[in-house]
Amino acid sequence: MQVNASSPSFRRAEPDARRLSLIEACARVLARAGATGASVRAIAQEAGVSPGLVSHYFDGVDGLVAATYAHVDGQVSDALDTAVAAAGDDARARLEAFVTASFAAPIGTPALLATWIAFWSLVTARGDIAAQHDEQYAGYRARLEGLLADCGVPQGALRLAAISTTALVDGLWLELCLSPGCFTVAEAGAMARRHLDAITSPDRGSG
Amino acid sequence: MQVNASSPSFRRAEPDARRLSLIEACARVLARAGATGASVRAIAQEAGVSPGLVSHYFDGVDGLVAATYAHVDGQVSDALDTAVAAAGDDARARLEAFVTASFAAPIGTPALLATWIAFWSLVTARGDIAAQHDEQYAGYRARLEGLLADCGVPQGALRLAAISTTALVDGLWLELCLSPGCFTVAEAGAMARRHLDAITSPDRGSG
DNA sequence: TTGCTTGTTGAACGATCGTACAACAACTGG
DNA sequence: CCAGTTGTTGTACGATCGTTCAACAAGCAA
Repeated sequence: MQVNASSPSFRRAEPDARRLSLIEACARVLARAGATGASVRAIAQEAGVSPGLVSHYFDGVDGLVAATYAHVDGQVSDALDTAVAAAGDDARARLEAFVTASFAAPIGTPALLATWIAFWSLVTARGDIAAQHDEQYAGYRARLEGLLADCGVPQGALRLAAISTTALVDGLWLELCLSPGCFTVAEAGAMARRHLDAITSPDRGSG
Repeated sequence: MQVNASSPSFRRAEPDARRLSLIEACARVLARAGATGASVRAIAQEAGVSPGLVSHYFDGVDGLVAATYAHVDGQVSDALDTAVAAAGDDARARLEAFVTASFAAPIGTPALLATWIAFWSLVTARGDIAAQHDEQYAGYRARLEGLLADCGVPQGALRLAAISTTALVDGLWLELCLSPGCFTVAEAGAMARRHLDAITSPDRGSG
């Protein structure tokens, strides 16, 4: 019964668990306070640990931010995969699921957008973050190209079709989160589907 | 001839001129170093003045950033106005000019995007910046609605047509600046025009 | 219980942040 | 040429930044 006499002031965690805890705390701080407010002390306090742990587990605060970028991107990818898998086997349904998943939680939330904007704000200043963006963006487009091909978009039009769809979805996602009252999630989905109609219509395959 | 004996260590400027100089320096620093690197000292050095001037002319560094936001938005508006005016009287030409102007200088440049991203990163944390964004975004959409109406888009479809066009243009602009090698300005224009075709075609006016 | 391993703490460091303000000097009117 | 005005400087201040590291203690093995 001496366990309760003096409760432990902190608990040990496995390195991977603690790393994940710090990454999630970093994402929350980025969402709440932006890149400017993502200090080591703020992140550590959010995670309920001491500031020293950040440098202990990551290569400084920059390394933690980069790791958070990769982790959040992985969450987005997983959410997209789940949405596509839940859409069944119909090619058009899978395409629509992939596109409209960006407007629903956990992707289409102000918190995730704020996190993402914080990453974008680092692209200019940091080459490694820029490379990370290029890689993730290319992967997103490649997956979209596959879904578009399954819907009959010809090979020659595939690249621009994926780029324009990505641009429209990103733009809708952006404004939906920045100005939530301007239009609804349903309207965003309708606009995206209308664009897919135009893209996949066989009579207008080019451009 | 004593003027050259001791050259003045600094020059006085009219308040408005100095204010503009600081705003432009702030925009350059935001573009180069992001929101994280936009410190008073960095901005003052960029403007070639002493750090104390920032607090002297603006309500702290936050006030300078807000003023820079308004100024850069004004530049974008002017560039759009110029493009539309240069397009002549044809409604479709004016609409295309408005839309594709976002892909050319001075709008479609990594520097301006970096500045804009720095503003977005402040939307979350600061209510006045968020209000500024809403106002500017609404103004942009209102102007686009007018151009779309001139092209025969029916009243009922006007709102979503403007929103989707804005989203597509913003998304193209975003990725064009973040990953310049991915697609060209000409391709961005082609995709935008294709979207305008779909939006303005009378047989598919709704959605 | 005892000793060891090691995850964790928290103070300390120098650097940099935003801001304030007294001193200075560039320009103007006389 | 000489005040007077005031735009500008640059230092000083306290707060906060990222990072380091010796000391501490939680958990485990014996």
